[in-house]
Amino acid sequence: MTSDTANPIEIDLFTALEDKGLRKTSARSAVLTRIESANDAFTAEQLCRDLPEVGRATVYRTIRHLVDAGALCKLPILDGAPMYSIARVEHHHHTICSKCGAVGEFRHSTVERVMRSLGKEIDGEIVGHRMEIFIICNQCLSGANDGG
Amino acid sequence: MTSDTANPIEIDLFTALEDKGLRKTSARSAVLTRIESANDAFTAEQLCRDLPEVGRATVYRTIRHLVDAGALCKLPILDGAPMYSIARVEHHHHTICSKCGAVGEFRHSTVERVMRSLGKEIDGEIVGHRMEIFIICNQCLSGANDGG
DNA sequence: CGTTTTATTGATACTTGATATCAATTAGGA
DNA sequence: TCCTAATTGATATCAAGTATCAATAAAACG
Ligand SMILES: [Zn+2]
Ligand SMILES: [Zn+2]
Ligand SMILES: [Zn+2]
Ligand SMILES: [Zn+2]
Repeated sequence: MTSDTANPIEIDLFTALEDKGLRKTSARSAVLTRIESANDAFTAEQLCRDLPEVGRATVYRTIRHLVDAGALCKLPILDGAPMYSIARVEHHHHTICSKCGAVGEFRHSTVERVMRSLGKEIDGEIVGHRMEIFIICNQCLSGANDGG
Repeated sequence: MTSDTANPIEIDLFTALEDKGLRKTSARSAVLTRIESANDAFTAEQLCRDLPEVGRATVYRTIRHLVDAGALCKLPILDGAPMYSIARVEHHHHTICSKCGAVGEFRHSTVERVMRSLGKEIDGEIVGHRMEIFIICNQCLSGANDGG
């Protein structure tokens, strides 16, 4: 979450669709603008609620395109709809606040090294991994988020 | 179903329900027997299909009880119903074959140590984590599993 | 610019996974 | 055995997400 290093490789959502050869339409623009304006994780239904002028099908389709293009991460939530967050760095993992649901990204070279070293211990060929860290975020720890 | 090595701390499914003060009924027994007989991960719908004599609601309720008791792991699958597997060891992670869906368990002290050490790098208080390793299992690598 | 072509949209219906309801049944103790 | 509370399961309902397809809008063409 520090940014002393150069800008993260934030993939522009519009560019992501363009690169897939998809047309720029007003419905899609509305969805992308909504996603970029609030830079927090969201569910598909949240977008639908926030964008009543855009059809449900289009919201779902646009999300699928973005996930497909690697511009959005889809992260599975036990007991509930998956959440989506803008993919700011190439490979990374997520922190999820168990209280407010806030999603963050992190990268850690040691984690990746350990994952790679696991090859010897595991039957079969490793092709990928996924990891989520559950936290109580600083906001929630400081009691800022009381009203539910 | 081999058990030449010592039994892991397998939590008996019946005991798990008993400890929750739940009655032993024929419907529940059918579900538990089905889960234990095939020691592979499964979905709720698979159980329903395999146990037409047990009501759908009961299947789902029984699974929920077992997850609640810690006897089953619920693991979220992107694009699909969650899978369940018997929890044989206290804290562990899963390997999932990307080809056939086979689920395995593993534990690795280094992984846990790294996860613990992550505290300094992450905003907020860590309360847990989840991790899945995606593999191509040996079965699938050896081409044994061709027919789909 | 107007025309043509093709992708996109979105209301609707549907699918799937899962839960709520509640009368009938059953387990287990007195 | 009888009593009572827990359990069951058919059914309805909910929720997330997809398929359909006529109407619409974007880009390409001239
Ligand atoms: Zn929080
Ligand atoms: Zn990683
Ligand atoms: Zn496999
Ligand atoms: Zn762990």
